Amino acid sequence: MVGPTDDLDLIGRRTAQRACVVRALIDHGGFVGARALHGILESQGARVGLNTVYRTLAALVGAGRADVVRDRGGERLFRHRPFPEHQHYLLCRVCGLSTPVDSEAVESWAERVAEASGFAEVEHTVELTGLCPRCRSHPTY
Amino acid sequence: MVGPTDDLDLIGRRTAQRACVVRALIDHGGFVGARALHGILESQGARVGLNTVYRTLAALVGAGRADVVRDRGGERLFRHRPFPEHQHYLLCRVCGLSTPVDSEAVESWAERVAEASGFAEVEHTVELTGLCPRCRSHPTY
DNA sequence: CTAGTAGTGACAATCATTTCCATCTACGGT
DNA sequence: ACCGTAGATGGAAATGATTGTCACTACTAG
Repeated sequence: MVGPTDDLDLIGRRTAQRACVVRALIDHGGFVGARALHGILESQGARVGLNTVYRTLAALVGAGRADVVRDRGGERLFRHRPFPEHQHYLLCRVCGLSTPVDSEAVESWAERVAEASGFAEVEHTVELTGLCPRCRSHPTY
Repeated sequence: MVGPTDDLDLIGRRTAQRACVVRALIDHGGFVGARALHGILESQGARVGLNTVYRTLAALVGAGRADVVRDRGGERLFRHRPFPEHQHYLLCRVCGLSTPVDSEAVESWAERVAEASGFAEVEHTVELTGLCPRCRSHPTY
């Protein structure tokens, strides 16, 4: 299989700005807020409007190429998702380090609850937060 | 057992405004946004500031007498919690109907993940949303 | 009853996100 | 390669939830 389905192909036209945003998101590795990502792009000299950052991230989420979580303040944090599977993360509250977790158990639990409830189109959000080993031994506060 | 530990006792001084907010929250039964609750109070003729609604709800949450979830728009929705146990809900996206769900499985899963990860102070948020049977058969959109 | 502190509320401030809209550009057709 | 146009951009303004400010009020201990 060739390297075909580029993220950019999934979200509309190829533009320099979108390429920048996607690249920055991938490079960042973990979860980032839209504003923070915009800041990173600015510091790299990329001239991309905040608006475009928001739109691109929304498009990625819509295409299933990014995950979203809410931090405590209600801000949305985005993370690139190379594979199309539904995924959950354990996120460090201090440094933002995120590690995917095995979600089998919740998935099947959610399905079971959905069936038993009589509800339709049940979606679930699972967010785990904590202090990663590094931040744990190296308290910055 | 007497009706002892009143919600109001847990959050500071007893004031008419707080009593109104707590009463309205309990009467509402399901999840409500702060602004919506404020609207309900106004329509009842209760003169309570929006600010006070926010503060009272925050105090209830702090005392463990209310649960919070975020709706899709990021708004916080509150629900009175008569018992001190940690609880998860299945929430209707259309009418807001909420039903507590058996959360044993997620709880133990979350614990297991926490232990395996090396993270400390792991907290979890689980939100299930769907269409309740009523809204399902009675599409309003 | 009185003092003192916690609570209140109108208003302004904040903060993330969205909308507007005038301008620009990628790209399929020629 | 050139064009037309739908789609994309970005700056400014709007929105909407939530929080801060601060003068004023009213519980409650003493």
